[in-house]
Amino acid sequence: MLTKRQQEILRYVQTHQREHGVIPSQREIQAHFGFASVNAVDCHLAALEKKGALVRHPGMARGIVLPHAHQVLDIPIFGTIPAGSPSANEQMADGHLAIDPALFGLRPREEVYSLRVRGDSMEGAGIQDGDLVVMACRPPKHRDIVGALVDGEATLKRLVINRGKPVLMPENPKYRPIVPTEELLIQGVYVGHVRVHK
Amino acid sequence: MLTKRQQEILRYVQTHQREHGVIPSQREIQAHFGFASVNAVDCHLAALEKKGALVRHPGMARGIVLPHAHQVLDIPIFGTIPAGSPSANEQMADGHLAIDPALFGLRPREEVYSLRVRGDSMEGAGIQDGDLVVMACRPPKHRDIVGALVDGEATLKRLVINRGKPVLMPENPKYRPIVPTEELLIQGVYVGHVRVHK
DNA sequence: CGGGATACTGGTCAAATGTCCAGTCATGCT
DNA sequence: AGCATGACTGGACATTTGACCAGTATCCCG
Repeated sequence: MLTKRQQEILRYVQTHQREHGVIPSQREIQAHFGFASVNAVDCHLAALEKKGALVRHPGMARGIVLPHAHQVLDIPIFGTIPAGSPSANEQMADGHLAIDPALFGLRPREEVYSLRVRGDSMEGAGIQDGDLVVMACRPPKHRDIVGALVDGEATLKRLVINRGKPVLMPENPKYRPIVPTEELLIQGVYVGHVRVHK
Repeated sequence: MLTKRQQEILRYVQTHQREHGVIPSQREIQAHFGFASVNAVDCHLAALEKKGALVRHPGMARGIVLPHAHQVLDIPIFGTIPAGSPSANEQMADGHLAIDPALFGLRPREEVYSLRVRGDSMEGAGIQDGDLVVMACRPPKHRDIVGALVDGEATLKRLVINRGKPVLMPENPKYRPIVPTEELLIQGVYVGHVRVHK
């Protein structure tokens, strides 16, 4: 799709933003590639925009927006499954985790938080004790791994709908499925996790 | 430290970058707060810079850099175990992963890269097919999980020193330990990993 | 051969933008 | 009262910067 030269230009813009925190101006790009004219840059950017590799804001200085920009989201880490909305008690956060929302396939303004896993009930899904699971606040689907408040207790399990009734399945033969008797509150859907060795 | 007004300005700049992908110009900030003069913005930005809340590039349009963005490390993601030093062939990177170096317990200038895992040979360690493992370039210790080049083949295994001889142990009963016959090149030590669901 | 795309040189121009000077007003401190 | 600081108004100015016009050369496609 993109020509070799166009890839070079795009790559430079990405690298420049990553390393300097600022989008390069056309003249900075020009200087980097040794062009004798700014127009060379302008044409390349126009081509890149036409191909959807970036978006330009007309008339705006450094007005290039990279669609897959690595913007970093600081999400709160809770020690345990939270009892309410994560935004409501953000001051209870143990720390913050810097993640790339694009990497985790998050929608623009989706609310996200993180939990430190305790126990080995989801070991079969590759989630171990001490892992930081990333949870999104979105409606759960069948077979999603969810953070749930069931009969007053917080837990991380796979949600299965069995004959119209929800069941929480662990992924470890040592544990048994949980069938909610009173209440079942889904507080987040698992979208990924991070493990730090030791 | 920051006054209420300064916090408002800073928050607007942060929000604007997150939602539009571009740093606002002084006149855009002015318009948002309804200031009659750009100088109001300029003074606030100067104060914020003096207090270390942001960095400005003099003379540069939209030249505000939020220091927060620099706390995260953008590390290259390779599709397979690399054949050399990660910095030597960074142009081969498939993408970048934003991580917090402090979270992974990395030393200040430690070289780090990331690999996408293929296969299930480390499933017992909770590392699955498709996971992004974070590797640091440091000397391996006994029982570290390492990325290694053994007899011409690249692999991720646990390094065990058995009677002075290195053995690469998988963490899956389906596989057998690898005893290097010719060469063993350790190319990185596992420091953690990230999984993105689906 | 002609047309379109790519990849430029060389230059102009107006708009976008950061910087700075001179004040005003209120608040809190000494 | 005197002074520093924060939070502005109002305006001027040089630079930075994007947009654009006119060409040139190459290559591929039909």
